[in-house]
Amino acid sequence: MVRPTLKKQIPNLQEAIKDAAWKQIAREGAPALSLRAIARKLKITAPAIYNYFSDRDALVTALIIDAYTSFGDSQLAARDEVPPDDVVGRMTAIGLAYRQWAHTYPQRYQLIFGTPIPGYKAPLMEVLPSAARSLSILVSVVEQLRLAGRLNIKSFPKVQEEFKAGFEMWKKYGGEADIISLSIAMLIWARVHGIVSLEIAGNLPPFGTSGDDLYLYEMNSITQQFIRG
Amino acid sequence: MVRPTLKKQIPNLQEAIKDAAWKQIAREGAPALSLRAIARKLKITAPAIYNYFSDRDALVTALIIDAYTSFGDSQLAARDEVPPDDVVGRMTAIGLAYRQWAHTYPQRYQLIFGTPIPGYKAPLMEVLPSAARSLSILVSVVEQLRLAGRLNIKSFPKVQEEFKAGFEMWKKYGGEADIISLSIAMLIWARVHGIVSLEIAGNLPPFGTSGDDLYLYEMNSITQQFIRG
DNA sequence: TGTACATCAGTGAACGCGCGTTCACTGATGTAC
DNA sequence: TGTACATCAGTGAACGCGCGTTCACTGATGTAC
Repeated sequence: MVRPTLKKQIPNLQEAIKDAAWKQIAREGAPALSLRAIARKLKITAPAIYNYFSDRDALVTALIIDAYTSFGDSQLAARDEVPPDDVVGRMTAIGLAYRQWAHTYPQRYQLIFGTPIPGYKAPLMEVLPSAARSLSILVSVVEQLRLAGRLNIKSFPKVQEEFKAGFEMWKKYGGEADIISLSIAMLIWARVHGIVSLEIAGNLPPFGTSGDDLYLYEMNSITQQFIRG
Repeated sequence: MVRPTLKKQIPNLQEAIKDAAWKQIAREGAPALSLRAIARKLKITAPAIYNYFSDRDALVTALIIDAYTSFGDSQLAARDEVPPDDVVGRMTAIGLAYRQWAHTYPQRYQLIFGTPIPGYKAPLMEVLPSAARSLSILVSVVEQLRLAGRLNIKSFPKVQEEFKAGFEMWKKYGGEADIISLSIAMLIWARVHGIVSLEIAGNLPPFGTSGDDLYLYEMNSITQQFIRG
């Protein structure tokens, strides 16, 4: 039970700090995140933040975990809106949700999938569960395809050997899956990330425009290449 | 003719500043780039840098242009090592050179294709020529395929309408090409960028390993999908 | 050849700034008797 | 119900730091006569 603090009338300061942090990241970019700027915005003093986060890095870690969780939630919701037997529909749904989420929260996308923040090293043990969970939704759909005999095994990257090292760690947090499904999922992920990250970083505009059709075309390519029947 | 400066024995300070800047970016990341740190490294005082760059942003712009030029040079060299009539060989060569260059200069890759630096806005007019040149090599190879009748037009993204706006600007710096070739080039670029950017940002390792086989598989996918005969 | 002068790359001090973090504190709230 | 005490979220001052940028300067070099 959290005791209400009447001093400042901010009911949930922990969340308010993270909110202010996201807003600052949206305006200035993640590397410019500043505790003092957050405090100014909330009309508190900077040391007060230390009651909720042990230091600046701890705040960043919390933001990263929240971002992965938000991303995972959106993937999960998209998948479960489609009946389990419509596997192709599920694949399409999470693919569209991926880009949708990225465009809704570009700062979160950059924070977890973009260039790392200088001087910050994410504590793997804290971040991995939410990260693996978020990506496991795609893996689960690919695995479902495989179990249904609809994964196109003819076109299959020779990555088994290389992936074996990280595979056991993966299963602990990402759930049961065949290594083939994980490999194909990585490939699909790289494809959608390619377009989305160019879009979000603003590297497409000078030569063309937003990647609407590009993205739909690639989703179709993925379906054609990896799904049978 | 540049007058030699015996005061400091640094023959080409302009280049030395950029070198030191790259080294700092490699260690601390682009957003942490600091004029004072560069000066310290070169054993000069910070204001001396202002004789060569009008301010911090001007230095960043120069670095970006250099990065695009270096990238473009590597693409050009890779393409021209393969005889002009071996178009598929040329495609493979620049594809491999793309990843090779990115791994050799990950900082440069991040600077031009990664998350933008907070507070810095690239002056498009200065940067565009080198940027367009660097990407025009891929476009030229796709265009060559098209002219040889080997571009697989059946699988073709419906992006013509959207790209038309930027297409005229593109041609000014990127050379003559059909809009179809530009569209397909963007798509190929997004695919290789997808894998390479995940690799470079360190987002693949937790789940697998370096993208060697992944990359080769994708290059093969590209060839299969877009090249006929 | 020698002198006077112009050039201009680099210096050193100073400016105002924002940052993360520490520390002893204060004062409102909740609790025990 | 009333008093004494413990808790602990938030304060305000202070620390040491590095930053970009400005300014008047100095002194070695190149040039004109």
